Amino acid sequence: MSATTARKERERAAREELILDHAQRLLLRDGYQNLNLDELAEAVEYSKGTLYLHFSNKEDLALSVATRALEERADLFEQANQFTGRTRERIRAVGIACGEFARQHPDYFHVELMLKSASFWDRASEERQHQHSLQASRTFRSVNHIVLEAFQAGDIPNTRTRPEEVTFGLIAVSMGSHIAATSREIAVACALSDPFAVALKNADIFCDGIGWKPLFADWDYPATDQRIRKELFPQATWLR
Amino acid sequence: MSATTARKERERAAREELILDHAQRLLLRDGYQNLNLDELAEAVEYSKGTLYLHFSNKEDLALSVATRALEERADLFEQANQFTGRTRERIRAVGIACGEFARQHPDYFHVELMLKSASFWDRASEERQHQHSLQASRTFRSVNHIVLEAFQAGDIPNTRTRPEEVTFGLIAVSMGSHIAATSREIAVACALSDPFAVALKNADIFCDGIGWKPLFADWDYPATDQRIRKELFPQATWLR
DNA sequence: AATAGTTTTTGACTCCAAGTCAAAATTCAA
DNA sequence: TTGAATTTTGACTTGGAGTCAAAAACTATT
Repeated sequence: MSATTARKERERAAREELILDHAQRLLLRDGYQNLNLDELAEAVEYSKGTLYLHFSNKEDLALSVATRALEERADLFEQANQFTGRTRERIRAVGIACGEFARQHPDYFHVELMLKSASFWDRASEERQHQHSLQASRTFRSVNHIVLEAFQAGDIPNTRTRPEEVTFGLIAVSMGSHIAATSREIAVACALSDPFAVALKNADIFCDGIGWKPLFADWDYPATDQRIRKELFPQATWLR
Repeated sequence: MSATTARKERERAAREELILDHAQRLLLRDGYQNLNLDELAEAVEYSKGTLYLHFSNKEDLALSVATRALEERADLFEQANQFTGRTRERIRAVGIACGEFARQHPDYFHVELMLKSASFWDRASEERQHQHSLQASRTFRSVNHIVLEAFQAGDIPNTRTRPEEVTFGLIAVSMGSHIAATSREIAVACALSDPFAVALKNADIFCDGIGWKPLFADWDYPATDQRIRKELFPQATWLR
């Protein structure tokens, strides 16, 4: 009885994953507007009605896809938080984790932005909204945690800027860089080579700007990068 | 004959403005998804068919609304370019212009991002795409122009970072700050007071980071701000 | 001022996709 | 095996984007 219930729950969860996998694929291919639930039902080999047993509407489904990606992102950030070294090396690890994530989810930031618009967000179920906020705060905490330590360690001079403002700045720089880098005109106009490298560089400049020690010029950060990639993303080495 | 044609052309242009005015209002109220063309037709007191004599589809219409806002933004940027002073004071004028614009168009950046997604952009007419790119490059040039001067004047040390990268960084910081600041969770988590001030502050930090002289600590920028607001935005003084 | 030709405007219509729900299929319990 | 409970289905409803034949308005000519 209880065993049966448990099995059913597992099967339901598996089916939900299946739906999300295909939804993610189709979203990536066609964008939210052109995501067709009849086609999705076809792809997962369940009826449309079944999709609606999992998700209250199309927005709810898209939010779930985004939340799943965000969870992965939060995992990467927390993993990066394990990295040892100076506080600025550690925030760099998070930056690189962010880049790795962006590489694997090319248009995550665009989706993230779309679902922030009220007309979208409000239609999703309370439960999914909650789940998303939960994962969002995990990524926020990962960054904020390191920033707070940096203040305590005296690596960031305690003047003018509160820790939360630094965290906000880092998020904004990173977000803005990834979005702007994937925008047609801007990337061309600026003749950017590697859009992921550019986000890291901007974060560096920002850190230098608040005087986060050791400054870029005073430390061998390329060596740090090597170490980060080796320790945190050994599987991704072939990418570089 | 030719006079008649001219009059008709004027009337057509006026009607297009009317449509765009109402479309902007409804877009702001309901978001793109919930913008209803039957309702828009009702509001402008023309039939739906007439709307389609102006715009090839809904995306084309939304892009036009965005382009009109972007044009305003480009105007503000070029106006800001008239400001005299050190190069870093001048880029600050652009930053403040950007903030003024964001104040008047609270969710412009969100719209801008939405229409960058391929599935949206590709449906709009070539002509409107072209118009939008034109206005976009005007804002880009305004920023880039000052950055280039700063390099020439020796205000930015000529090391590590190319001018286009600086321009890109400024755009990214500004964009990212405005977007992140208007996002529910982040703004709350960071306990931001004024989302517009925060964008300026981040740009400041970025400028300090590349060593754009005079550094924030070495100059009375609040005084510069006063001068910018007085000279460029005298009408907006009541806001502060 | 009447008429014929031209241009502009219309709104009823088509079509597509989101979301629903009564019925069919499947599973479960005795 | 059977009847009840649960799960799944896909035909249906609905709403809004986009179309186009016909109506209305305008123009030129006699």
